[in-house]
Amino acid sequence: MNKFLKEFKERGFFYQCTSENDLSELLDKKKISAYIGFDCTAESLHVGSLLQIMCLRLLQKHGHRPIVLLGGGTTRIGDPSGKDKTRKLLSEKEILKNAKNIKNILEKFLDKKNKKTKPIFVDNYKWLKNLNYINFLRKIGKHFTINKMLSFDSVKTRLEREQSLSYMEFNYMILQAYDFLELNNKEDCILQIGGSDQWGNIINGVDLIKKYSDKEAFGLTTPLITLASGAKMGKTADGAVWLDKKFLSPYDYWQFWRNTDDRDVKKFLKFFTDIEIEEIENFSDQNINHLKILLANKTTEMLHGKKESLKSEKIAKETFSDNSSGSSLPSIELSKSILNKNINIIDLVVLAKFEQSKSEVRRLIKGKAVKINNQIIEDEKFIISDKIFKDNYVKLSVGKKRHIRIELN
RNA sequence: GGAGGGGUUCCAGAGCGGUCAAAUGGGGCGGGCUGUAAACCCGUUGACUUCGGUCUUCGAAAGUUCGAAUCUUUCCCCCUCCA
Repeated sequence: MNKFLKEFKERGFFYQCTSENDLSELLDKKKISAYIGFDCTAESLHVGSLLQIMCLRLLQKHGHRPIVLLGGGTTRIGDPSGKDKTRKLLSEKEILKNAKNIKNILEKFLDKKNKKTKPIFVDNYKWLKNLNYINFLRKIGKHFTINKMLSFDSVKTRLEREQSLSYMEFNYMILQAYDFLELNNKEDCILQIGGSDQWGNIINGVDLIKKYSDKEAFGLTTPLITLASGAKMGKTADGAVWLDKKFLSPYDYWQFWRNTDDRDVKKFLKFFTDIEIEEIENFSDQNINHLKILLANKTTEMLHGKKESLKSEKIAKETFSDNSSGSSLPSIELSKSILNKNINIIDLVVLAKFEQSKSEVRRLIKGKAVKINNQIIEDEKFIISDKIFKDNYVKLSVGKKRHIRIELN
């Protein structure tokens, strides 16, 4: 088997493929261009897209050229796959902004130095916006039969549940197929990769290329990642695990990986780091916490850089060792005059932005969760005075995981 | 077009005139155990509070009533079945 495909499988990326043997042979013979489309519905990508991103990296590793397709055009329509309702339409402005943000994130993951594998970024709005309806129907539309379109899951489930599917959304798969055709013509792209929910859309493209150009193209899909706990990957109570530091700080990103379920650690190392598979398989389970730190370091480094990754590791060390003074902890500054205002512990926790509600802080105090310089504060009327400050700073903790340095100036 | 069912606190879902800031489960948060994991146990989960209470909430608005999430009217939105 081809090396790229072999690693693709060994890392667990593989779900389905069209004409796998042919693809394998082709990949052995030449370096190819492959594309993955990213929808521009959200402001940023989240870890749910990370597996796809890793596919792009793997392509580069094996000397192939990745094409990133930003769905600026198709996002205007909305992919019905996996959704039971029509999404609300986004404005032009939002889509443009989203596409730009998404591009910025993807660029962090891809190598731009090697000329042969330098990624190209394209936005399908470029060609979709100028389509002429009549021409499009004659050239492209004739290759699609309604009979077949109705058989696709994305359409079928909507119809079965008697949920409306607009004509606009119904066209989505044709446009995505057309994207593939366009990239096949312009960039000699012969492979589309996507999540398993994209299978239908992908084979439509493969078929279209066959019918329209009489050329062979391929599709490859990745599985849906499920966590050992059964939950969906990347969802927390606060929302998605974003890849943009504006929405999720590097430290929180690091923590997300650090808190991986024991049972998922090796799987994630294979998915989300570049560490060689043999090495991962030889890791001892005895050091599960070291592996988690390794996972957190590698993933954070890949996205936010070495500096942020080291910093996050350091913050984590200080956060979880009680006696530390916490010189790398996040800090806020307070003006000295505040001491004259009889600020109490409740106000301080609110000032530190740990909580917004004073009632909540009261509850935390009752639950022995609030500490000043590692000392539990049980009196909610505890007044903040200069006595607690040593060298003008104090460490405030809420629970075991949230600590902050408060500095006077 | 006809006939029904429903919109409740983060989610699911009970309540159907006062004892309702609203059962129960999930999630979250805190505590315990521990390894920043899993599992488990306990507490907590509208806001403010001088800890006595006070204020705001049950799709929206108006009304009945001493008193409404619960009754009435109008409006908005969902769903199911039949055609």
